[in-house]
Amino acid sequence: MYSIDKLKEYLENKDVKPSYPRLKVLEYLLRYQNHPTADQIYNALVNEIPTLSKTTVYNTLHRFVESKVATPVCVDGGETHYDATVNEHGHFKCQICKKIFDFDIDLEKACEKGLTGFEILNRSINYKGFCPNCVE
Amino acid sequence: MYSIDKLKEYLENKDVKPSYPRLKVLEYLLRYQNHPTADQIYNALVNEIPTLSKTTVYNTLHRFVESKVATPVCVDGGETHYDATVNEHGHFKCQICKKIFDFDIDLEKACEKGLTGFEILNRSINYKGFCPNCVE
DNA sequence: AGTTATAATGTAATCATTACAAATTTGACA
DNA sequence: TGTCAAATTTGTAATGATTACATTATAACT
Repeated sequence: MYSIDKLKEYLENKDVKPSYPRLKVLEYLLRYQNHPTADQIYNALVNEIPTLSKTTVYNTLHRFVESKVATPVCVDGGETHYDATVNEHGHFKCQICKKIFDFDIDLEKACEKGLTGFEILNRSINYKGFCPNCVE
Repeated sequence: MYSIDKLKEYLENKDVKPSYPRLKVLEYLLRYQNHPTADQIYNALVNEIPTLSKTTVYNTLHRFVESKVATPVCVDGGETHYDATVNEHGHFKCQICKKIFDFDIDLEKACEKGLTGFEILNRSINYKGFCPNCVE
């Protein structure tokens, strides 16, 4: 699906050196699109990379965020989830199953007011409630 | 500005028993509209209520959220801020001064797609960047 | 006043994240 | 290929916000 070479190129274009852990974290994010936490990524990769350290996962994710390879998703307090999808979209977190769902939203039409003079770097739209599987 | 009686009535309408700490927390939230953290609220009130415990502040805030007296604001990970304003609005957090600013936004116009079958309980819109005072 | 439910308190535990110093790897260059 | 410097990774210990929980206090109701 995502060749190592493509991933390498992608990281290099974003000025991130494509080390093995970084490639693996990126591959994981892109393949599962699962909004994983640092802990989930660590657990998913540690079998394949036995020397992997959780600090490396955190370092990598911070690096990714800084270089806009990934976006942090903070719906509740608690753990931060990460997302490597590029297009802007909203996140819906189900209160029951805790899964995060993506949805499309067009903020251009939402006509925000009161931000003249502000420099916006990042927008996040987080909804909470019950997903179709969990509504009762 | 906010009489104790009004606050009492307000809490009772939301099915929250108006104990003294709860009234004081609500008063603080409404008066300063400062998006304080639990810790900030605790520090602001502990002089006036020397027996106040931080756990009580957390309990109170949880109770408020549950009863829709307050809304949690989680922009980054880290600490949760709280807001007792009723109308829906966005939050902008300045990366430099860390202040949170409110802004108006009309999500009805944003035509979200992909949420049919979902029951939405809560929406939050968080922007990050530089506020006018901190842009350089 | 006595009893029961609800709320407040304080301490100890938890959990995600960060700090930091040491070890390892990488890449450039001779 | 060997060497060196820079960048990355690692492991452990610390931090900081939040929660768990048992105890005490307060309020409500008979």
